[in-house]
Parts: sequence; structure tokens; C-alpha cells
Amino acid sequence: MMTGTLIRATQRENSLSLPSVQVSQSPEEKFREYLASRPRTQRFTGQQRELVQHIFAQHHHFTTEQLIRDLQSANRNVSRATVYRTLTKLVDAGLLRKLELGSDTYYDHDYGYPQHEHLVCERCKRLIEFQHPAIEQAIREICEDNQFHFSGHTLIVRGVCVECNRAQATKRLLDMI
Amino acid sequence: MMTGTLIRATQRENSLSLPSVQVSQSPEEKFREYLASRPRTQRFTGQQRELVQHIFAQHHHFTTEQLIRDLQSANRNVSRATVYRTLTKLVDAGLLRKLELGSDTYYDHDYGYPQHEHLVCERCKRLIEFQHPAIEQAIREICEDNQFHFSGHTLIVRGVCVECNRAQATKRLLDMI
DNA sequence: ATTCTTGCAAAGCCTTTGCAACTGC
DNA sequence: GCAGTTGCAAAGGCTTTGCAAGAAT
Repeated sequence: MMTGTLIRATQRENSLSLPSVQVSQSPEEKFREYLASRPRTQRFTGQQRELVQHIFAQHHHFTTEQLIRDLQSANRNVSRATVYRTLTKLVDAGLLRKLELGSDTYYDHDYGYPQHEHLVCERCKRLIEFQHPAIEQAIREICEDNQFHFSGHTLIVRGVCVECNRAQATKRLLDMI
Repeated sequence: MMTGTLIRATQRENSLSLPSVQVSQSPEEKFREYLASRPRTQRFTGQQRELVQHIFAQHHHFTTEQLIRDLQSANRNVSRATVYRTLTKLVDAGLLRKLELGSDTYYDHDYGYPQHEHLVCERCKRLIEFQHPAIEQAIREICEDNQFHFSGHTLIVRGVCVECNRAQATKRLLDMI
């Protein structure tokens, strides 16, 4: 499985995130609140704490597989089944967003991080985040027109990033010699 | 020969509302062209013809499972493996578009039908198609800003449709009595 | 005649689940 | 102590694949 790199739109390499968003609760607090609010109160366990801490230690996209690998090398012992079960809860709690890209499923911070869309490079798998007010506006209009009760959206733009484009152009030139 | 024929979207239970697009080749012709253009020329088989005819007989979204069921009741004999193999080729040829909605994968006509986005009702699973120029414009801008070579996009808006909303509201009223 | 495609069943992959032991509250 | 959670391994659901037979060109 290819790992997507993350860069911020309109900035050069190495910028890992859009400006974060002010939140009044830590992810852990928000999660506990969610668990407590369930019809049948759910419990906050040690494994769940490990996961939340690990996941929110830094902002980046990840697959379940990557997460499990990371946890192992960090000697945090959480079983595969628990990782799956907890990710589901975190999405439900509004802490994570699920991103399906082709055959891979990524998770993306949805709390303390601004709403954004993604450009996905089909060659290097890099993810570029961007925001565009017109898109959210358009979606609001459409929902209103259709009396559709909006709950969320996913926009993925596929293509080839600058670097891969350049590499390709260079290769074409070399081929001509 | 279907040159210049207008292929109409048939209205079915899934409320499809967009006007069809004029195309100069029939889906079958376009597919044969694609097959012939491959590095190692591929063959157009009887099973593939069955599939293309069946799929383009009317415009609607379908899952692999639905398609296989439909083919069986229509006594068109195409094996499951061949359906999967052919769908991949049809997507590659630009005849179909793959739509991943949660755990289900749908296929949607991408030839003879206008580019559009989807509202997905989380309760009844209905798909509502829509077009919005601002969205395409915004995507163009973003790609330009990032020198990103666009090849396609997917926008899915999740929520609850009018009917399900009404049903829910009615239920709430009844519950109060 | 050659090379690609089909059908079958087996294998793969990712995710979910049944169950006994365990743990938060 | 009760009810929810964990870990394990087994089961699921969907998709892909190896291979021998069949079909397209």
C-alpha cells in the first residue's frame, strides 16, 4: 500500500497542515463526552486513550494498517480488532473523518482542524489539502434546493501534481535525445 | 451504427433528472475503439457485448451484485469473474464511472451522460444527481493554483432526503400522541 | 495458429464478529 | 457486580487470480 504524503495547498514542501482551529476541549475530552452521551453509556478504556493520544499527537492522514504498524513500533499494545472498533467510534464522535481513495481507506482529523478538500496525485499518491468557499456555498445551495438535510460531504480531485508532471516532462525530453 | 443518435436517460425509481448528452459513437463502438488502442490489442467478445448492451440499455446506477442478478434474470450468461473484469475495462475506457459510497461500490454512466455530482440519502440510499457550475469552476481554479494536472473528481454529499425527513417528522408527531 | 478471454473455484484482502477473560464505573 | 471492552482466531463479504478450455482475429 502506498502512503500519501500531505502538503498544504499553495505552500511548498514540508508544510504539514492548514492552520489548526481553536477548540475548547481536547480530543480525549470530546471523545469521553461522546461515549457518555450514548444511549447505553460506553466506557473509556486504556486502549482507547492510547489510540486517541497517538492519533492526535500530530496531524496527518493514515490508514488502519499504518496506524497498527506505528502503534507496534511505539510499543503501544492495542489489538487489530480494537483499532478497528475504536476508529469507528472516533468517526462517529466527530473526531476523525474517513476518506476512501480508490482501494485505500484513510483517516483524517476532523476535530481541531478546518474542513478541507483533497487533491490526490495519481502517481505519487500525495495528498494536497485545500479550502474553497465557493464549494461549500454551492453545496449549501444544492441542499436547500432539494430540501436535503446535509450532514457531510467528500470531494476528491484526482490528477497529477506539479512534481510528477515535471518529472514526466523531463523524461520526455531525455527520451528525445 | 448509432452516429449522432441522442441517447436518452430513462427515468426509473431512482429519480434521475439530467438530460442526456449527444455522442457520436455508441458505447459499443467507443469500447471497441478503446480495446483496439491498447498496447496489446484486446478482443471484443460476446460476453462483453452482452454487458455493454445491458448496461447502456438505460441510465441508472448499479452495483456489481445488482448487475449480476439482472443478467441472470435476463438469461444473459456472463460469469461473475467476467463481469468484474469487464467493468474494470469499461471504467478504463471512460464508459463508466466508479462511485464508492460507504461500503457499496456503484457504477454510473460516464459516456452519453453529463458530468454531475451526487446527493446520497443516508436513510433510503437514494441517489440524487445534480450539477453546479460553481463547483467545476472552483476545482479548475484550485488545480491552476497548484499547477495540478486535473483528471477527474468525485463529490458526494451525504444527508437525508426530503421524503425521509418528512417520514421522520411524521413519526415524531405520532410518537407524541 | 496464436493470443486473449472465460469460467470455475480457490485464494486474497480487509474488516467484522463470537466468545471467554477482563476492566471501567 | 454489572455491563461494556478486549484479544484471539475464525468467519464474512467482496474482489482477484491461476489454470485449462474456449473464442477472436
